[in-house]
Amino acid sequence: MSDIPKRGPGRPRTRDKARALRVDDPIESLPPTARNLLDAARRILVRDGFTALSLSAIAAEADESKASIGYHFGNKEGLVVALVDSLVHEANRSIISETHRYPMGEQRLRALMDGEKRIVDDTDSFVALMEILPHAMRDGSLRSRVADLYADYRATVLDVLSAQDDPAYAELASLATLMIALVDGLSVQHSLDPDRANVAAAIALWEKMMRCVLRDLRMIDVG
Amino acid sequence: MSDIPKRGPGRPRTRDKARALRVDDPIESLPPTARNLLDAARRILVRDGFTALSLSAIAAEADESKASIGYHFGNKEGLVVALVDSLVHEANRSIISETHRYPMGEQRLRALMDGEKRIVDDTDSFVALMEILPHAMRDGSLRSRVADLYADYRATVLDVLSAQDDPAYAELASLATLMIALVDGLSVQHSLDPDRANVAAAIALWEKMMRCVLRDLRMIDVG
DNA sequence: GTCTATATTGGGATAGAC
DNA sequence: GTCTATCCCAATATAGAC
Repeated sequence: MSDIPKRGPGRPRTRDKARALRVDDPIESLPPTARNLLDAARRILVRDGFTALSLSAIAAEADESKASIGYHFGNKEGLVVALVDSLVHEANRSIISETHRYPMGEQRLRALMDGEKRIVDDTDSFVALMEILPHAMRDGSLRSRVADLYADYRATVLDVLSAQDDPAYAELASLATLMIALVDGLSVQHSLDPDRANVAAAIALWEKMMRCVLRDLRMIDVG
Repeated sequence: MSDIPKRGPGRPRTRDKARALRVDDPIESLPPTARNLLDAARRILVRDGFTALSLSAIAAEADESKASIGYHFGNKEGLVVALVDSLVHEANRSIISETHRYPMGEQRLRALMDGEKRIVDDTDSFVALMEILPHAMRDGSLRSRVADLYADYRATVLDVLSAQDDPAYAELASLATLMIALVDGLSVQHSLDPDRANVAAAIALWEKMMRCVLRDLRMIDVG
């Protein structure tokens, strides 16, 4: 629990001004050994869970020495923070790549629904998030990083659904919140019990409901 | 990881026929010491998370001895399974108590929405579930218990929404899946970031969407 | 920067007295 | 049934050689 590593670069720097720009890739700028360690940690997290994320396991998976973790990240907490940063960055990049412009209407809605389905199917990222979440809830710095991730999610979806001066802006913001919640919640049921939880049918119904409410808001033409 | 405790009552029995009846309270029938231990474990899980759920911590919190855990539950895994059972039972009881009969229509929808909001606000149960979920995903016996819990959730909500011979039965089942997913997903955003995630507005929009689709299915009269 | 070796802590399990 | 005392092991952290 000591906050100050005794030597080495220790905690990753550049949180202060970097966040506003949101251009830096936190892993890109790391020395190769540190990247190896982070990649190994990510694999272990997805494959075996947070409990299995021990320094020895990471070192073995990365084929590096245990001590190198202390050198590069200060301590285990530092490594976990760096890991969360890399997961957050990855998640943002994947969602932003789907923000391609369509005119508002049928095409854009299709792209959004397809993206949603794809995210529910991407088990790895979801598993990583599920493993991290309980710890993030209890750790200030992790928590704010993950909270920022969700805020960005919402902003991106809202951006897909509307313009800033949209008269129904507030309601579309709520719709974005609902969509993100649905992706998470359906992923839970899907991971637990793919047979009994019919997520495909649920998503189809959700699409119908979105059309229903968007028609009310007269945002799109639907058949 | 040894499956067979060397002495004592060991693993809780009566899964086979008990499940079909679903009347037994798994904690009610336990000796007082075991109940103390389970209650203590539940408090620690909610307060400090799964990582903090050590035998020493549980013994201290319950004011019992470490060895008593081995006696009553075989080993730590046995205790965790019993803990999950008790959480599942508690969750079922709380949702079943809300299944009071209203005629299909406005009243019943109101009761359902109120229940949903109340569950999102019940942070403790959700936190406990979040802590357990990642482990449940990786452990066969925990997984099936939690999966059963979700299946029961869906059945209960579906029961509130319809009768067995409802012509729109399949779609109402999907609606139940969506509702459960929403409760989980909104809880995540709410726990992470109550300020930026406006769950109240999101739930209000969800209600509007439900009315929209139920009107299409001509299930209820809405103003 | 990277390693080996080690100090220290804490967890889970259990023997054996009562 | 319950306790104390102990064993074994895994994990983190770090000193110090290279």
